[in-house]
Amino acid sequence: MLDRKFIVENSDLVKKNCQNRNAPADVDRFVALEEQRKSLQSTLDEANRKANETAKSIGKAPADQREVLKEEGRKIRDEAAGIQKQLDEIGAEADVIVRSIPNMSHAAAPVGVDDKANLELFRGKTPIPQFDFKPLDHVELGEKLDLIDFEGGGRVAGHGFYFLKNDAVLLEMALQRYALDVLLKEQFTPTTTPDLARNEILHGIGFIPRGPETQIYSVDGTDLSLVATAEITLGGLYSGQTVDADELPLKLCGISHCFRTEAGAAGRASRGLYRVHQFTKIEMFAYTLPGESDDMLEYLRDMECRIFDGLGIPFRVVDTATGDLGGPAYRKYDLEAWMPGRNEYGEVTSTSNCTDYQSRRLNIRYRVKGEKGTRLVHTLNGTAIALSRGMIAVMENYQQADGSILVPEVLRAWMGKDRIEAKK
RNA sequence: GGAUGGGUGGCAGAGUGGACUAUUGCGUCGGUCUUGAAAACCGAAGUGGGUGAAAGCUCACCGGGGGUUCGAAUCCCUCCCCAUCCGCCA
Repeated sequence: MLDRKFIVENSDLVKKNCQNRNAPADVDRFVALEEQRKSLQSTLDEANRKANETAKSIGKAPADQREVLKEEGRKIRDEAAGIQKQLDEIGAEADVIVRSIPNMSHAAAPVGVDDKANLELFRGKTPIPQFDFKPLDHVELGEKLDLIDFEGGGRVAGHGFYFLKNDAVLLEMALQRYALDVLLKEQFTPTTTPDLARNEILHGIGFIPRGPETQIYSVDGTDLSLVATAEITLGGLYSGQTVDADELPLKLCGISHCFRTEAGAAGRASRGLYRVHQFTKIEMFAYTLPGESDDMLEYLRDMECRIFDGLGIPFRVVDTATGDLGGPAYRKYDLEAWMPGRNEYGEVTSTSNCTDYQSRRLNIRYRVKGEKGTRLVHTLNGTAIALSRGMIAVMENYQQADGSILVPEVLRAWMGKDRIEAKK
């Protein structure tokens, strides 16, 4: 969430930003509530001061005056409780609004209400492949080569689930191992993370568990939800913590399963592995000083390019328009890989600078040696590789006329073979 | 899942209803001394909010939330976490 004081002092900027981001939020109402809240808080502070004073005087007072003072104390506390109740009500209403206000946007982010305004920045090193046969999509390839069982997935868990089989299992692991290797060389701290997290953490990252439109599976009878990305767990990892400034930046990567209900996604391009309820992903996550997050975003984007250039997969880099940013992001780049089966680009990674939007609610701070007080860190996240979509890109771009799939050079050592053979 | 003991400032660790304005030690910062440092000694220093030009004043915070009380680190309820033991399991 944004800083309350910032919203009050810059309400015009915030309103303009909400407009650019296609995010309806009653900023004026928030400002009015915030002013009421401040004034009530002062009144409450004063009442508490009097109550404290009275309470302290009782210990020292002669016995015959105590009852009078106690009565006085009770009266003040009653008053304070009334004010507190009003304050809670105003606070709750203001809270709903402040949560609906998105992060501010980078000055260079393209302005537009939806993804049509997204801006292509540049393309990767690998050209789009020209086939002298009609390329198949990954669903057909998966069936022909006995690599993916959607039917079995449906039988066990329903539509949107799948079994990977045979060389697809090796390919998935090779992709993981390859991407992890790239990150290790860059001194990312590797982790495997919980696949569930407390709802409080989900909220802090900007996800809303439960509710009609939720993307999140929550576990009945607990305050836990299945994570939609390791961004949730890696961001939660430092919740409530204060780190020394000289430990920053922290670069982590986390391997987790990702679970998404994909509510409201029916009918959209979602064939095969493209939009599924469960997949595995390696996520990068960084905590930085505020002055360093812009550079870190470029760095994370560069890591994504390196990973996909290394795989020899054609892609383009897109600067996300304000209206398509999502609440926490200040700026976001997506990599879209060429998918011959769709004959178009499809999103494979996404990296965002969330500035202090997440750290404010998660209360993640840093301390500068010798300076008083603490400040909020900036958080960033980026996909190293989402295995489901990564596999689509590899399978479709590397398919051969004879029906086999060539294994990208960088994966051969991890896979132990250079080709996924066509079935006889 | 059960039992027991715990959670207090950067760290360690005292504090069982009013002098807590949270003892003490370590570490940190400033000073004295010193060519410089160490040691010793003196002093300062928590986090977040409100107000103020500032000094300051003030509110909240002792794992989270709630309660009892004029008054809670302390008592009660609840949740979370940690340790140890038991059970179960991979």
